[in-house]
Amino acid sequence: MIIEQNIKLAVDAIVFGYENNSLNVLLIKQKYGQLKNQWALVGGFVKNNEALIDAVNRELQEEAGIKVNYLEQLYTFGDDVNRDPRFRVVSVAYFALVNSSKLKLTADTDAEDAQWFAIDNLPKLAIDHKDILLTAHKRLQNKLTYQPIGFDLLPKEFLFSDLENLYCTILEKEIDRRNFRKKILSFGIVEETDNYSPKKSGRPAKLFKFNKQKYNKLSKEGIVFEINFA
Amino acid sequence: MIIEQNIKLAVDAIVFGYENNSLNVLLIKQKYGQLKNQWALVGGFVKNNEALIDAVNRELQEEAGIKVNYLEQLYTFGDDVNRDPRFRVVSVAYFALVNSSKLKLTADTDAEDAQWFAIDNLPKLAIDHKDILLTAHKRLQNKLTYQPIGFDLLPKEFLFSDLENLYCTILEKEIDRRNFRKKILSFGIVEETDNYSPKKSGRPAKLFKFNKQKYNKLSKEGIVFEINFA
DNA sequence: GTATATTGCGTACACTTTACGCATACTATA
DNA sequence: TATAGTATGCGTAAAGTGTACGCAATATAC
Repeated sequence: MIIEQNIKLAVDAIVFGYENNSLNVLLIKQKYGQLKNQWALVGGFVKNNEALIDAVNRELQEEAGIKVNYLEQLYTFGDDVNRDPRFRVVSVAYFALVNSSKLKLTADTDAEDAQWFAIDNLPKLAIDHKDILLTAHKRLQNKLTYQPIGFDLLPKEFLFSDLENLYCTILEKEIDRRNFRKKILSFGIVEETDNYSPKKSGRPAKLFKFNKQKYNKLSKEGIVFEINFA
Repeated sequence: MIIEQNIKLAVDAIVFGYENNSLNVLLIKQKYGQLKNQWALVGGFVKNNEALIDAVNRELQEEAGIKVNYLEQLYTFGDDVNRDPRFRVVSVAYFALVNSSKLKLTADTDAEDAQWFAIDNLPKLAIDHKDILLTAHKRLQNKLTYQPIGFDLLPKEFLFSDLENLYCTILEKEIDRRNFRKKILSFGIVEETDNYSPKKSGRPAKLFKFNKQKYNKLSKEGIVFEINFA
C-alpha cells in the first residue's frame, strides 16, 4: 500500500518585493515541459535527501539567482488532486521577502525569464499559482500588523516616510503619519542614524535603521508589536 | 529526475479535547509495523487520489472512530529527512478540536488503542510527534486569543465558568472573571439560554450557547475577537 | 439562622488610540 | 531675497478600552 503511493512533492516560493510604492511579486517563465512559457511562482520538486527549506532556497538560486531576507512556510496545497495537469503534485508553499532595490534577477538553469510584477497587475499564472499568491498576500497583510517584517522589504537605512508608505501600500489603507511614527518609535526597535537622505523638496529627513538584535530580545520577553489603525 | 522522487506523504492530526479542567490530546497505539506499540498521533499515508483533508478525516475515523468540530492545517514537517526511521516521510500536520465529553473513542482498523492524555502528562511518543504536538499546543494557545475556537471544545450549552476555566487552563494564566465575562459578552456571539445547570453549591448559573451564524457574519465584516489579559 | 460558594452587575482609574495643530527646514520660483 | 510649496518632527486634548475591584443575589451545608 505504501509502496504504491504516487504523489510528487514540490515547493513553491512567493517572493515579495517593494519599490516605488508598489508591492511586487517575483515570477518566472517556465523553460521546459508542459507548462513552458507560462508565468509561475519560483518552485520545483524536492530531492530525496533534501530538506523542504533547502529545496526552496535552491530553487530561488537556480531560477532567479537570489537569496531572500525572510522565509517562512505558508501552506501546503494538496486538496485538489488535479491541480497540476501532469500528475498529482502536492506543493508546500513558502512566503519570502527581499529588498528588491539592489537585487539583480538572473534567470538561471530552469527558468527562461524572471521578473517582478506589481501585485495589482499580474499576468495569467500557471495552474493554481494565483490562489497560492492570494493566500500569501493575505498572510503578508496580516503578518505586517503584528510582526515587524516590513524592514525585510526595505534597504538597511530608510526614511520614516518610506516605512509609512510601505504599510499604507501593503495594508491598503490610510495611516496617520504622526501616530504611525509615534507607535513605531514606542517599540524601540528602530534607531535613527546620522545620515540624511537626498531629497527634492521639504525638510531633510533622517535615515533610520531596524535593530534586529533588540527586536529578538524584546520578542523573547513576550512583547508584541502590533500596528492597528482604523 | 521527477520519476526518481521517493518521498512518502503522510498526514497527522493533533486532536485536542477539554474535560475537567484538563487539556487533553488524542493518541493512538500503533498496531503494525516498525512503530508497533508506540503512542503516536492519529495519522497515515495519503492515497493517490485523496485530498489531504480527506485523508485526515479518514484516519480520524479509521483510527479513533471520531469526527471533529474544528480542523485546520497546522504545518508541514519535512526538513529532517530522517524523521521517520523507515524511509523519508513528509507529514502535513492538522490541528483539530472536539468536545470530548460525549465522545466514544473506538480504536478501529489500524490502531491497537486510542486514548486521551493530559497535555502535561504525555507518554513517550513515536518519532517527532512530540515536536508536532508542541507546535500544535502553541497554535492553540495563540489562536484562542483572537478566534473563538474554545466553543468547539465545549458542549453546545455551557456555563460561563466553564468557558472561563477553559481559557485559564489553555492560556495558563489567571483571568479576572468579571472582565472576562464582560469582554466575551461584548462580542455578541454568545447567548444565554433558558436552562440552568445543576450545581452543588453557589448561585445557580445560566447555560450559554455560541451563535456561530452571528460569529460568521461579524467575522466577515472584519470584526476581531481578541482576548488579551495581562 | 449562619457560613460558604458562585454568579451577575456596576464603577472608578489608568492607559492607549485617535484626531489634529503647528513650528521647523529644506527646495523652487519670481 | 522674499514668498510659496512640501515634507519632517514634536506635542496635546478628547474618546475609547483595559484593569482592578466592590458588592448584592441566590444557591447549598450544617
